[in-house]
Amino acid sequence: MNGKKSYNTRPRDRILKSISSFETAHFTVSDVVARLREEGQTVGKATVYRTVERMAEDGELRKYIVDGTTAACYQRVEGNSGASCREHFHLKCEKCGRLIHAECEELRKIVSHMKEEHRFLIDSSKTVFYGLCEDCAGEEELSAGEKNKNAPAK
Amino acid sequence: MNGKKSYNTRPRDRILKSISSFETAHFTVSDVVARLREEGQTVGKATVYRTVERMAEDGELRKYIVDGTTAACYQRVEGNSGASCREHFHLKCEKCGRLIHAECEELRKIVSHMKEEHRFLIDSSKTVFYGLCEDCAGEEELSAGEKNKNAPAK
DNA sequence: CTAAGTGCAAAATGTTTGCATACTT
DNA sequence: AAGTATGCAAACATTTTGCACTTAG
Repeated sequence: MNGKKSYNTRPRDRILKSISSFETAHFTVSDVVARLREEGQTVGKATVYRTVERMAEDGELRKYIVDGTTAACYQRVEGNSGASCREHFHLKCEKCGRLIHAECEELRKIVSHMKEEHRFLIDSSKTVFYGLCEDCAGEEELSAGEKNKNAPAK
Repeated sequence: MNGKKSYNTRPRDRILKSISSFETAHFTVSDVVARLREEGQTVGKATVYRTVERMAEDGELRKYIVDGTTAACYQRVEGNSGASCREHFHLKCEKCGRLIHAECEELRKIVSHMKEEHRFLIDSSKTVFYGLCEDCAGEEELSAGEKNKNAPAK
C-alpha cells in the first residue's frame, strides 16, 4: 500500500504480534513497549514509533489524538474495505476520562445527514463526543430534562 | 465561572488583547507569543499557557488537538452564554481549519438518542465534528458513495 | 551485496512546574 | 498584608532523528 518493501525481522514480528494482542482496542506506543517488556522482550521505542507510523500511513492502523495531554492512540482498522467500513465514534467522558466506543445506526445517519444537508464530510475516526458517561452523570441528569447541561469543568 | 479571582496585570492584558486579535480564528500558544513579540511586547510563554488554559476551563476558549504533531489550538468561543450554546455543534474542517456552526434537528436528536439509548450525556459545547468542508472535500467525494473514506495522509 | 531495519542516545517539540520576585486589590 | 501573577529555567512527556551496526532478501 505504500510501495515500500518491509523485511521480516524479529523486532518487527514482536511488535506486530503485540499490536494484534490489543485486538480492536486502543493503544499507545508506550502500551506496546510496556507489554513487550512484560514478556521480557525488548524493542527500542523508536522502532515501535516507526512501525506504528508506517502502519497508520498504510491504513492498517488509525491514529487518534484523544486528548491534549495524552499520547497518540492507535487502533487496528477492521475490515478496511470501503463500504463495509463502519461509522465508529468515540464518546469521551470529561469527568473520568473513559473512552467509549459507539457504533450505531443513528450515528451513521448523522454522517449522511451532514453530507447531504450540510455538505460536510465527517471524519468519524477523528470525531469525539465529549460529555458525561453513565457513571459520572447523576441519575437525575440522565433522566432529567434539558437543564443543567454544564458539566463540572475538568 | 471558575471561582477564582483574577488580577488585572499588564501581561494578562496584553495576552487578552492578542487573543482578541485572532478574532474567531484558531491559534496556538506560540502564535500568541510570536504576535506579541512582533509588537515588541514580551511575555513568558508559561504565562500564556496559564492564561489560555484557564480560559479554556472557563469556557471562553475552546481547545483543539488538530493533529498529533501539532500543538494545541485554541479558539474563541462566541456567544458563550450558558444555555444558548446548547444543541449547538461545531464542524471543523481539517484541511482549511474553518469552524462551522451547525444547529439542526438531527443533531438535537443525537443528543437525545445518546442519552436514552447509550446513557451518555453529550456536552455539545465541547464536541467538535472533524471532517472536510464543502470547499475542501472534492465534489466527487461529496456526491460519491461510501468509498474512499481515507483522507490524504499527512 | 544492497536495501531496510534496529537501537541508542541526542535533539526537537510542546507543555508543566518550582520558586523567587513583583504586582493587585 | 494577603492573594495572585509573572518569568525564568528546569523538569517532563512524546515523538523524531542521526548514526553506527545488524539483518533480510
